[in-house]
Amino acid sequence: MPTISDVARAAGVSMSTVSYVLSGRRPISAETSARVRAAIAELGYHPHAGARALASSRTSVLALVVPLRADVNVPVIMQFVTAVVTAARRYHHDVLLLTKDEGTAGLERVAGATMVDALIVMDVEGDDVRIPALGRLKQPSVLIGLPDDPAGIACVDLDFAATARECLTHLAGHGHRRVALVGPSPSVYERGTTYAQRFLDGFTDASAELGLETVAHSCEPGADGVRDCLAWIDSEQPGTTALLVHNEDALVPLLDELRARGRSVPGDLSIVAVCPRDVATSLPVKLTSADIPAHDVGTLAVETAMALLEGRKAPGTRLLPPTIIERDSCGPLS
Amino acid sequence: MPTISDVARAAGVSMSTVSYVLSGRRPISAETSARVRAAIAELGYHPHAGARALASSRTSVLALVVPLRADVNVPVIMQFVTAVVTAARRYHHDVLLLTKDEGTAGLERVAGATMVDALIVMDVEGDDVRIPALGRLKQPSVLIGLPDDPAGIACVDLDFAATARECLTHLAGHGHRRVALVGPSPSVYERGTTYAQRFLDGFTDASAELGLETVAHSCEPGADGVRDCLAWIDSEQPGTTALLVHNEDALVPLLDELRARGRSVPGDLSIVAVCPRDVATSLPVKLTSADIPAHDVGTLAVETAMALLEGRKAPGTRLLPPTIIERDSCGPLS
DNA sequence: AGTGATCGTCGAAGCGCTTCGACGATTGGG
DNA sequence: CCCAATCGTCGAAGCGCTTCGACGATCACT
Repeated sequence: MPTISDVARAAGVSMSTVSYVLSGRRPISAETSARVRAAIAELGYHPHAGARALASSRTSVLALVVPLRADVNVPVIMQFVTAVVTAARRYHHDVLLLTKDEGTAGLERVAGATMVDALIVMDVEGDDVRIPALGRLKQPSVLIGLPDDPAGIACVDLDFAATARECLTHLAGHGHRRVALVGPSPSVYERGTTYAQRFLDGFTDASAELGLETVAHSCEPGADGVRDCLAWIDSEQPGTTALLVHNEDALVPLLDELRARGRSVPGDLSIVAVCPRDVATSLPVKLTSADIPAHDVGTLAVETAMALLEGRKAPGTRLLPPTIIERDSCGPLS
Repeated sequence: MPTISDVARAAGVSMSTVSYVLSGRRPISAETSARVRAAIAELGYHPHAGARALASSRTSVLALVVPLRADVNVPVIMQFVTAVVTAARRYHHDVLLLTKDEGTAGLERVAGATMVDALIVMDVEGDDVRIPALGRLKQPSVLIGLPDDPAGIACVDLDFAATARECLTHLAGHGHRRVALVGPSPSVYERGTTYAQRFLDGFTDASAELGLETVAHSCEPGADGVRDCLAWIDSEQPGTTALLVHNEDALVPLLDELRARGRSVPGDLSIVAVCPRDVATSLPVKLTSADIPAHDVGTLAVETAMALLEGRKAPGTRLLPPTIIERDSCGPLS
C-alpha cells in the first residue's frame, strides 16, 4: 500500500502539497496538481482512513441506527436505509450500521471511539432514553421520527397528523361520513412510537373538524388480527363506508378478508392506505394512498446531518407534507 | 475526550501498560489492571478508533455489501443484514454498509482506505465482476452465494440443489407425480444469480431420479405474473398436482389466484414453498416449506470472516443442508 | 547458588495523515 | 514604483494508539 509520501516522492513534491491537492484547502498550481494526480493514479494510492481521521478528527462515516423489530414494515425500513446510504455517498460519506437493540451503549461506543461524524437514528420513541444520550455526544445527530421532547436534536419525518387530515378530507370529499382507522399493531402504540399517535391525533382532530363519525382501532398482525379489527369496527360503528389503513402488513389480509365477505372495494367500502407507493400498487386493487416518502425522509436526514457538520443551519424539526395519490380504492358513497 | 495518556497518568502507569491492560497481549498484575480500569471508567475513556487502526492496522469493522434491487424479497435481505450485524457485534466488530450498485469501486474504496478488516458480499452472480476485484484486495472476503468460479474466495449459502431435491422427495413421498416449479422473476435468472439456477438444476436432476413429470417456469412479479405462470403450467403440463414455489413474493398472489379459481390447498393442489419461516406461517394457509436460513447463513459468513482474519481455516465453500418444515399446504394425492 | 524463563512494566518509535507557520515569488492598487 | 495581499510550496509538529525491545524482579529448576 503506497502512502502519501510515496506519492509525494513520485510527484517530486512534499507530503503537504499532496494533501492540499486532495483536499483543495490551499491553492496548488495546475501543473503540480496534475503531476500529483498522475502519481496517485499510477501508484493506486488511497488515503488511509484511520490516519486521516486521527489527523483531521473527521471520519467521513455516518452511523445509522435501525430497528430490528418486525412490528414495522420491513421493506419500509429498508427504503430508509438505502436512501440514507445513497445520500451519504453523494456527500462522500459511508454508513456504519447499528441496531436499535444495542441501545444507548451502541451510540456511546461509536461516538466515543470517534468512528463516526454524525448519527442518524430511526424509530425513536416518545420518551426515548437515547435522546439524552445523543445530547451528550460530541457528534451531532438527526432523528427520523419525532419524540415528545427532541431536546434540541434535529428531527425529520412525515407530517403524520397532516397526513391523517388529508386522508380524511379526501374521504369526506367523496361523501364518506363514517370512517374507521385501522391502525398499526398495538405494540407500536405501547412502545410509544409517536408516528402512530400523531396520526391518530390528526385523525381525531380532523374528524371533529369535518364533522365525521369515526372510530379507530389498532390491528394485530396476521389474518386473525385483521378479522378481529373488522369485527370490532362493525360492532362499534355499523355502516362504516370507508377505511383508513395505517398498517402496511394488514393490507393483504384485509383485502383477502373483504373479498371473502363479498365486500367489494371501492364499491361497498372505500380504502385509503398510508404506505409506500410500491405497496399501494402491488395489491389486487391499486390503493389510493398517502405516500410514505421513505426516500425523501432518509435523504433529508442525511442532508440535515451534513448541514450540522458544516455548522450551518440551526437544527429543528422538519415535517414533510403528505402526498395523496388517487388510485382505484376510493369511490363516491353509493 | 480523554486519551490513553490521561488514563495512564490517572492510574500512575505508562501508556503502554494501559494498552496492554486493554488488549491483554502481555501479562499485567491484577492490581495495576484494576487501577487502570478504574481510571478508564472514571474518565469515560474510549480508545480512538482511527488511532487504533493506524497503529495496529486493524479496524474492527466489516463491510457488508447488500443488493438494492427489488427482485429478491426485501425482508430476506434484511434478515441477512441483521444476522451479520448481530454476529459481528459478538466479535466486537461493527458493520459498514455498502450497496451493490457501487460495484467494484465501492469495494476498492473501503478496502484501499483500510476502513474494514474483511468484506462480506451478498447477492453474487455467476460471473460476478466483483470477484476478481475482491481477490486483489489485501483484506479477506466472504461471499453469500456461490459464483461459477469463487477463485479461492470463501462462500457460504444454502444448498439450493439439495433443497430442491428434498422438496421433490417430500412431494413424491406424498404421492405426487406431476410437479411444477414456480421460480423467481426472470430477471433473477438473467442476472445470473446462481441460487436460482442451482435450485432449478437440483429440481431437474431430482425429477429424473424420482421419475417425476415436471416443468419449471419463472414468475414475473405481481398478480399478473402469477396468472401467466399458472396458465403456462396448466397448458404445458395439465394435471399438475403440486407446486414448488421458489419465490416469496409470488406466494400471496398465488394463493389469491388459486382461491379465485376455487382450487383448494392442499385439497386440489399441494404447495411446498422455499422461504423464511415467518413468511410460511403468516399466510392464510400455513405452508410446508424449505427454510431459507438467512440468520444461519449470515452468522456463518461472519464466523468465516473471523476465521480468515485469525488465519485459521482454509477458505472454501460451505453449503448448509436444507430443512423441510411440514405445515398444512402439502397433502396426499387424492 | 546459578541460570534461564517468565512476569510486569516502561520508554520510544512509528503508523499515515492534516494543518500551521514560514517563505520566496507574483500580483494589484495607489 | 512600493507595499500589501495572495499564490504556491515546504517542513515539522502533532493526532492517539500499538508494539518492540529493554530491564529489573521473580520463579523454577538443577
